[in-house]
Formats: sequence, C-alpha cells, structure tokens
Amino acid sequence: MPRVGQEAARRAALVDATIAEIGRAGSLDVTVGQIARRAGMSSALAHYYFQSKDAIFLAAMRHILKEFAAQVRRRMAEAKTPAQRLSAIIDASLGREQFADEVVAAWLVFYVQAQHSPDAARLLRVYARRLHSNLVHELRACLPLERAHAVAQGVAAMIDGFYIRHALQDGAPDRRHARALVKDYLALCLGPCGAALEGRH
Amino acid sequence: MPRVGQEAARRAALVDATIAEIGRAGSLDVTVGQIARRAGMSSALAHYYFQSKDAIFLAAMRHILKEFAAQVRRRMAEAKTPAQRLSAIIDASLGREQFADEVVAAWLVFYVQAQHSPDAARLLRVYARRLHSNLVHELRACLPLERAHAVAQGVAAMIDGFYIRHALQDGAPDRRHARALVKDYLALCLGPCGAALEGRH
DNA sequence: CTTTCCTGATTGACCAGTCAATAAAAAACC
DNA sequence: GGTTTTTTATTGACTGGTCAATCAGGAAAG
Repeated sequence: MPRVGQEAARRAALVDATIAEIGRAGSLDVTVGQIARRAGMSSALAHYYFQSKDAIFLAAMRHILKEFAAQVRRRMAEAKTPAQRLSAIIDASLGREQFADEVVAAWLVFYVQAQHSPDAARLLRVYARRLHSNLVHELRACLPLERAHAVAQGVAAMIDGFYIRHALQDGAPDRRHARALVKDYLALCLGPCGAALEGRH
Repeated sequence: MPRVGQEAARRAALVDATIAEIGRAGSLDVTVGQIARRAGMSSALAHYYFQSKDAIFLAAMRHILKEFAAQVRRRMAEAKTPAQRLSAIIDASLGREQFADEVVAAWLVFYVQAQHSPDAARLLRVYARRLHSNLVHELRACLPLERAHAVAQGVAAMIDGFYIRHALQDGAPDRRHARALVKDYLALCLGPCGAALEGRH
C-alpha cells in the first residue's frame, strides 16, 4: 500500500473526517483517533501529517473557508450588476453548503477557538475582512464610502446572526427566509438605487 | 467554618468563578479544580453542590441569562412608548454588561453546547423566544403581525451577529456603533411611524 | 538502500467524579 | 443544661478512564 504521493489525499481525508466528526459530536470533543478512523488510517498517521490536533482543525476550517470563497466567486461571476453581486454574496453566505449541520458546528467551534488560538483568530479575521471588503466594493456603486462601510457591517452582522441562529433549529428562519430578510434590509438601505435588485430567491 | 446555609453562597461563588474561568481560558477547557479554587473551595465541594461540570456551566449560563433579563426589564420600565421600548431592548442586548469579555466567551461556548446538550439547547431557545416575543410585542404597534415577526427576526439576527462579531476584536464595530446600526435598521423598517425613536445613543 | 508511508504500543499527563473521614452546627433527648 | 444524635459542610486522596503525542520498527516504492 505505501505508495508515494499520499500526502495530499491523506490530508484531504483527514480534513473531511474532522468536519464530519465535529458535526457528529457537535463540539471539538472529538479524538484524533475518531477522526483518523473515519479517514481510514491510524491516529499515528494523522500525527504524521499534522503536527497537532489543533493543526488538523485549522486545516479543516481553512478548507471550509476556501470552499465558501469558491462559492462566492462562482456566484459573483454570473452576476452583472453591483446589485446582483450583492445578492450573490448574500446567497453564497447563506447557501445550502454553508448551512450543512457539520459546517455550522465547525463554525461555532471556530468562534470559540478564535478566542484563544491566535491562528484561528487570524483566519476568522481574514473571513470577516474579505466579506466586508466584498460588500463595500459593491455598495460603493450606490452609497458614499462611510455609509457603505456601515451598511456592510449591518449586512455582515445579519448574515452571521442568521447563521448562528440556525443552531436554534426550530423558530429560526430557514435559509430562504433569511436571505429574503437580508436582501430586504439591503433594499431599504439602498433606496431607489437598489430597486433593480434581482434574483430575490 | 462549616456553618449552615452555605449552599446559596457557594453556588453563586461557583457560578461567578465559572464565568471568570471561561473568560480566562476562552473556552470550556477549564477544570472543575480551577473553578473551585477560584471560588475558594475544593473541587470535591463543587461536586457536592453540582452533579456535574455540565450542571455548573448550565447554572452559569442561567445566571447570565437572568442578569440579561433583569437589564431588559430595568430599561423597559423607564421607556414610555413602543419605540422607546424597542430601543431599550436593543440597548440592553448590546449593553456593556453583555459585552464583558467573559460573558461573550460564555455565550460562544453556550452556542457550541446547545448543539449537543438538550438542556443548553432548551435554555438557548428560551432566550431566543423571549427576545423575539419582546420585539414582536412592541413592533405590532406599528406593523402588521407578519411583518412584525419578520422585522423581529432581522433585528434579533443583527443583534446576535454584532455580538459574536465582537469576538473579532478589531474591525468589528463597537457597542455604540452596533446599537446605532440596529436602530437605523429598525427606523428604516418602521418608516415614518418610527420617526419618534428616541435615545439614539 | 534510501525515502516515504504506515502502525501498534507506549508514555505521560490530565481530570471528572467518588469516597471515607472530619468537623461543626443544629436538633433531639434526658 | 448537658449529652447524644443527626444533619450539613468540607476536604485529601484516590480511581478509572481518556487522550494527544511519540517512537521504534516494518513494508513498499523508487
């Protein structure tokens, strides 16, 4: 079995298994052994490819963030106008992939990690900054810079808020509803300029 | 030393110590021993008053929620109009007490716990429902029921969003700014009816 | 024969929860 | 009022278990 060039596949398997196990446990109370077993290898091998359990989780989170960024890019490419691109960002942020149970679980764990892991904090800031700058870039087409920053923060907060509220299971609005609410907020902020907002749901 | 009637004081000390330790660690990776030491007792005594570490954390969270509810009530009592009461809810939700580092840390841990602890999930739903019904109750003065529900969900999501975004430390808007943004959103939703919204900051 | 891959076994540390024992207050009894 | 008994408070020591990380060694590919 020990063929050469396994590293990439093993790392990917561990990342997937980590996300799945966090989803199953609903927390980081997951052993390296469990992750490794799900990924089809021994725990020792997991430590061969990653320096620590923390590094495995970080890699998993980087993977989630990368997939999210790809989603945003994919949807943005199809959009023609600033309003459509704003819609694309919202749709991607509250998209089906992001709302998968195990991804939500990983995000919640991530927020906790960001409080005491400098690496996690840095990664989280990358996400927040990218979202913010994406939003501001499009909002500037309609709004003065300062107002664009403010609205971007409001939209970002609302997205993150709906996201974690999904953890409530019942009572929280579903994806479709959440997207509509964020877009309503945006439409209110943009006023007549945003009237052409397309792709409502 | 062993006087009678210590239970209440001991439990309170443990609850305070738990919140403080979670704040220090930035996670639930806190031993019962650490909590007990900070509360000035042995870990055995902590287990004498609480069945499990989980129960201690639950009690701590119940305490935070109770304090928050008291804040809301206090501020609501001073408000006269529905608009003022909405403002009071927002101010309480994004108040200084709620933004204390250790309280934010406890909340983030709480969200994670809610994913696998039925008790935590129940408690979280109590918070969410109470916030929602408080908001809807005041919004109905201006809006039709269905719209009131929608706006309440938007406001609640925005509040929770700003709250967890505080974990980002830099880049995230501060309390004052966050409150202003939520109130702006509310004003937009209420339209002319909400023009009398007072106590902007 | 060297590099890459892989694992079983081990280590070292940690920790939640229990228990037996102690001490003091309160209650019951004489 | 004094003695015994019960209740409440308290802890040091222990247990049983878990788990991240390491290591020495083996097997295959190049």
